[in-house]
Amino acid sequence: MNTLSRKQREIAERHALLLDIGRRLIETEGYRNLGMERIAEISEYSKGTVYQHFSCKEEILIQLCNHNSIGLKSMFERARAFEGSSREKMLAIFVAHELWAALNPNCLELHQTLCGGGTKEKVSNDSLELHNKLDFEIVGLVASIVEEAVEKKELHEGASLSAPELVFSLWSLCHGGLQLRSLDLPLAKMGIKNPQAATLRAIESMLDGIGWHPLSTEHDYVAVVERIKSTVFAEEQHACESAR
Amino acid sequence: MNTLSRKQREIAERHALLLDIGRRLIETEGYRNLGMERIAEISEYSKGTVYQHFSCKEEILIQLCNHNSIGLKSMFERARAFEGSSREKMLAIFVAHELWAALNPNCLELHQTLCGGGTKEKVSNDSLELHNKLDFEIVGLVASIVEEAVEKKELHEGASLSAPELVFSLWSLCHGGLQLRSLDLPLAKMGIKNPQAATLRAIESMLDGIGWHPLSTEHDYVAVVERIKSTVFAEEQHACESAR
DNA sequence: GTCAAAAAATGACAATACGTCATTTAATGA
DNA sequence: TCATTAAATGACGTATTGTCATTTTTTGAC
Repeated sequence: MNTLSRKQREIAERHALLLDIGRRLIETEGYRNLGMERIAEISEYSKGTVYQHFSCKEEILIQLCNHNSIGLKSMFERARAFEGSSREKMLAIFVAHELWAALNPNCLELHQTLCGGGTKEKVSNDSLELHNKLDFEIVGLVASIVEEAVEKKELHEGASLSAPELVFSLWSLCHGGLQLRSLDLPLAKMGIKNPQAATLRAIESMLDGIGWHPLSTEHDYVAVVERIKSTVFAEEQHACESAR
Repeated sequence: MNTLSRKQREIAERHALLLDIGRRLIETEGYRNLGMERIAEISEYSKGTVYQHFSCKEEILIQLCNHNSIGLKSMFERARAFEGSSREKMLAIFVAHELWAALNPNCLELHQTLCGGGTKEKVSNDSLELHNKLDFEIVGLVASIVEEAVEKKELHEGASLSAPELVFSLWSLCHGGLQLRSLDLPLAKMGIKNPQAATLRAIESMLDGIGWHPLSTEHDYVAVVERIKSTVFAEEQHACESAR
């Protein structure tokens, strides 16, 4: 049993190693140019061995995505635990999402590659189930903040948007914003100097519009964002700044 | 000259034919499974001939994207010409965007595939320039509606968002919403019954939040949406309904 | 109508990558 | 020590991209 356990540990270690090589290759050369042969070379194992870990290229993709999602979920949990009003917690979610995207290059592109174009049909059931479960949990987590706001009467039930619909809208806004930023459009030339700030103000406007108290006219949320960055996500914020 | 012109016409026709075959193949089997050989077979030309039209697979992709963008731009122009308040025109933009996405399957996926993963580096300069130009024009077109609102005092200059930033935010919201919908997430199970309506209400909230008059509490924009669908985009709306 | 020159079409070919599987190599424990 | 089991390997079959020498067609001068 000891030997079995040792063997299993070795395999798990190698699994992580191969995944990491994949991640780095994608980071430098893009998913398009990721080749199993290449991973084999770098890891100094043979192609067959790599295929014992990942039945196909797509399996690497989804496992990287799941790894990213686990990170996001954990950051969201810390955001929800922020001591403050429900709206401040939602702001912490935004900050977490931004930092997560900044710290995980390509995470959006990977997620999208995974979901688009019949890619999901090639991956293992286990990975796919985990993927769905994570998505579900993440949405539920954010929705719980909205529900808390309703309970605390900071947001009126029966406002124009239901809790999950509001989550969907905010998700759209953040996700869409990151996406547009990642498309290397000449945003600056279009007059969009600071897209992140624009997204933040759009969120504020939207939350004001549905009447989530305290309104942005009643509270300095920009200062709150700074406080969140320097307390809850101090480490991530630092990593983010030193990376550029 | 007549002969030259005839030849050119033949080539242009074939070019359109090949593009259309590509579009249909992508529609049924996804961009991943698009093969030049396959296009050659279906068109009954040889592979070499196909390569005389498109230097690579990516060239087909960008040309399809550009074709889609031209369609979007033309719909946006009609939306801007809607007779109504500036905010109603912006709503017409939303309707146009939704219809466009519904009528052009995969258009988002294609656009994203094009922009992600070093794909742009393989395409011709002409196509790339056209692509950038179209993006620019489309953003400018929407921004002009915001500027009109400011001129008409329906929206206060110096509101929390500048004109291009507001465009960016709305774009994020619409684009992100469509994207999330296209990822075949179990939105319904997450409590999001009607994502399109959610996006619409999010837009209304956001525009209310920045004080774009008349506010949604002062005006029945749902009715306006219906009117836009049945007048400006009657044809598209019909095509959209009969397609499903 | 003929024919040489130009243009266009063709498909064989090299290159690259995925995924399989028979064979080789290593580990185990009786 | 050795038979058995597990694991690693890389040659191979298949598929797809993109090129290019060769063949075919078109053109226009005579």
